[in-house]
Amino acid sequence: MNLKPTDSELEILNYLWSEGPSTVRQVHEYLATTKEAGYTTTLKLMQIMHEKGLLERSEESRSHVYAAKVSETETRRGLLDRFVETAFGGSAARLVMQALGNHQASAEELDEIRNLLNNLEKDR
Amino acid sequence: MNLKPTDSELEILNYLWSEGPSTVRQVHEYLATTKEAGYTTTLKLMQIMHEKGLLERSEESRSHVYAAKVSETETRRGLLDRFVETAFGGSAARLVMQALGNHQASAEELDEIRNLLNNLEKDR
DNA sequence: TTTTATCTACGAAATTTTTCGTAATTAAAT
DNA sequence: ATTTAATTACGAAAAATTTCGTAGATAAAA
Repeated sequence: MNLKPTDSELEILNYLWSEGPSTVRQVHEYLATTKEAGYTTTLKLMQIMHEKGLLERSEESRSHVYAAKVSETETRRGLLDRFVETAFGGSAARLVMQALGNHQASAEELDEIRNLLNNLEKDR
Repeated sequence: MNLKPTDSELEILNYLWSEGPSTVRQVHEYLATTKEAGYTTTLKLMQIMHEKGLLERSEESRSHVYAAKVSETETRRGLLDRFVETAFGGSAARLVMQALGNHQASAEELDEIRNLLNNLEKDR
């Protein structure tokens, strides 16, 4: 499937991935903490996402309940591939290094990454 | 400076970063290998980027020569920050791991990354 | 010199994404 | 029972991005 959600769509997906199936109201409340936008804007976005197959919904109750229909990791992989390509000229290593340089990561996370590195070298 | 080049703009920046100051013609020839678009489209894009301050240009010769005015690393940092935020919910570690999992990296690159990890833990 | 090709500037069309207003419906509150 | 509030559907406006056509200028070729 050709997945490339827009930025707005991604905000919604992030919420649904972490909070599970939710109503437009819930999503909107959350988005409202960050940005200014009317309720119908969020509604419309989610309806479009539903048409596109990004979300599924239950119409049991009057307030429809939406859930992400695309997987978190699949979607992120697609986004990452594109991003590595367009923003880092295809070099994942460059991206990784800049990411580690810019951002804070906990000791545990660093350990995890180190393990991953070891496995990658082993499988070579 | 508030840098968030669009995807098309990024393609052009990538070229200029790697090839140095170039004419619209050169950039266009390159882009044409990838996608369909008329010459004036590329021209217009670069003119807009010039207005925005993303590019500078010399008008010495009839064919203007454009160069990136924003730095590669600065721009990439900005893009990466935003990307970590929107696509990976703020977790750089998650991004790093997925990037390493998805993409091929050479042994040398893996070593570089390992060194970086060591330094990060030392400075903690 | 005349013609042909190339380039810039510019406006505007086309496309994509985001935003909102309105009407109709349903549920809840009074 | 009536009113008030919340919800969906829908169209369309607004904004941002991308694309292109045309006119005018300059250089190169014939």
